[in-house]
Amino acid sequence: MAGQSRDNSQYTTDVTRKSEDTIDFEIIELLFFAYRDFTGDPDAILEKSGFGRAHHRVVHFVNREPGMTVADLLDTLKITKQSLARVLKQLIDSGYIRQVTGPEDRRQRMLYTTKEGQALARALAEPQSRRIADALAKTGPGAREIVKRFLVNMKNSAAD
Amino acid sequence: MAGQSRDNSQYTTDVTRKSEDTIDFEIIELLFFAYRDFTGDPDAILEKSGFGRAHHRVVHFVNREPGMTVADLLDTLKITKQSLARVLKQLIDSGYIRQVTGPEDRRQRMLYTTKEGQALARALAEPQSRRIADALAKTGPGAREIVKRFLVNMKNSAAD
DNA sequence: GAGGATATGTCAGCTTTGTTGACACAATTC
DNA sequence: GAATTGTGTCAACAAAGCTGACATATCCTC
Repeated sequence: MAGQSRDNSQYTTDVTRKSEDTIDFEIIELLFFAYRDFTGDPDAILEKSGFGRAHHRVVHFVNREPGMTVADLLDTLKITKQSLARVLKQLIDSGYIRQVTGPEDRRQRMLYTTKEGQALARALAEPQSRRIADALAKTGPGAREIVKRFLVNMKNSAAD
Repeated sequence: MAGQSRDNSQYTTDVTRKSEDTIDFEIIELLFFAYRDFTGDPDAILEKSGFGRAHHRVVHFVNREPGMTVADLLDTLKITKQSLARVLKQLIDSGYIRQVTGPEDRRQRMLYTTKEGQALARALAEPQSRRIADALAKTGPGAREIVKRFLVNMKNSAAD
C-alpha cells in the first residue's frame, strides 16, 4: 500500500484535486488529540463537584445565554429532553441553575445560572481558555482570527 | 449580581491582561460545535456497520499505524484495556482487524487492518476530510498551516 | 531453572450519558 | 371546547467508559 511512486512530486500543496487518495488524516487526528486534551482540562473540577461533562455543557450554555428556555437548550445540545432532564434537575437541586416561568408564555421555563453557577462556569472555562490562549500565542499573530473562521466553517451552518 | 457599574469602560479588547475577567468563551464554544458536527459526519456509515465511535477510533489508528501493539493503542486512546477489549474483539471477529504475534516479543499482538478495515477507515474519514478541506478553503490561503500548528499546540505535549 | 515482571485476555459489576416510548399537566391557540 | 405546545417524568435499554480480580503466556533476571 506504500508503493505510490508516480510522477507527482510535491502534490501536497495542491488541494484542488481532492481525489479518493488524498484524505486529510493529519488534521483529523490532530482534531481528536486537541479536543481530547481540551475536554480533559475541567475534569478535575468536575470530579470535585460530582458532576460530569453533560453538566458542564448545560452550565456553560445557560451562563452564556441567560434566560434561554429548555427548548433552546435542547436545540443547542442536540440531545433528547429526557437526557437533559436528568442533569438539569441535578443542577437545579444543587443550586447552580434556577428556572423562571416565562413572562409571556407561562409554559416556558427560562433558565439562569445562580451566583454559584456562574462561578462554576467560570472555573470550568478557565483552564480551557488558558490552553487556547497559550496555543494561539505559540501559533503566532493573527492566529485567532484564522482559527475562529476555520471553526465557524467546520460547524453545520443550517440547523444552528 | 448584575450591578457592576464601575469605571471600566472598554476592557474587552485588551487581551494582554488575561485576568479573571477575560475568558475566551467564544473559541471554547466554537470548538464544541465544530467537533460535534465533525464527529457527526461518520455516524451514518457507522450505523450501517453496527459500530460506534469507539470502533471508529480503533480502526482509524490501527490503519494509520499498522503493526502497532495493543499497548500502543491503549496509550493513544487513553482508555482501559477492558474498554478497548470490547470493541477490538468485535472488530477482529467481524474481520476488520487482525492480530499477528510479535516477531520479537511473542507476548505482543501487532494490529493490522484487513482490506475491509482499510475500506472502512477510508469511508469514515472521507466526509470528515471533505469537511476540513471545505472549511480550510473558505478560511483562506495559508489556513491549513496555521490551523495545524494551533491544533498541535492545543494537545498535551508530554505524554504523547 | 525458579521466580518475578510484563503483555494480553477475560469475567463481573458499576457509572455516565445518550436513546425510545408513553403518559401527565398546564397553558396557549384555534 | 378541542387541539397543540412546552415541560416533566417513569421505565427500559444501549454505548462506552470505569475498577477489581484473576488467568495465561512469555520474557527477563538472578
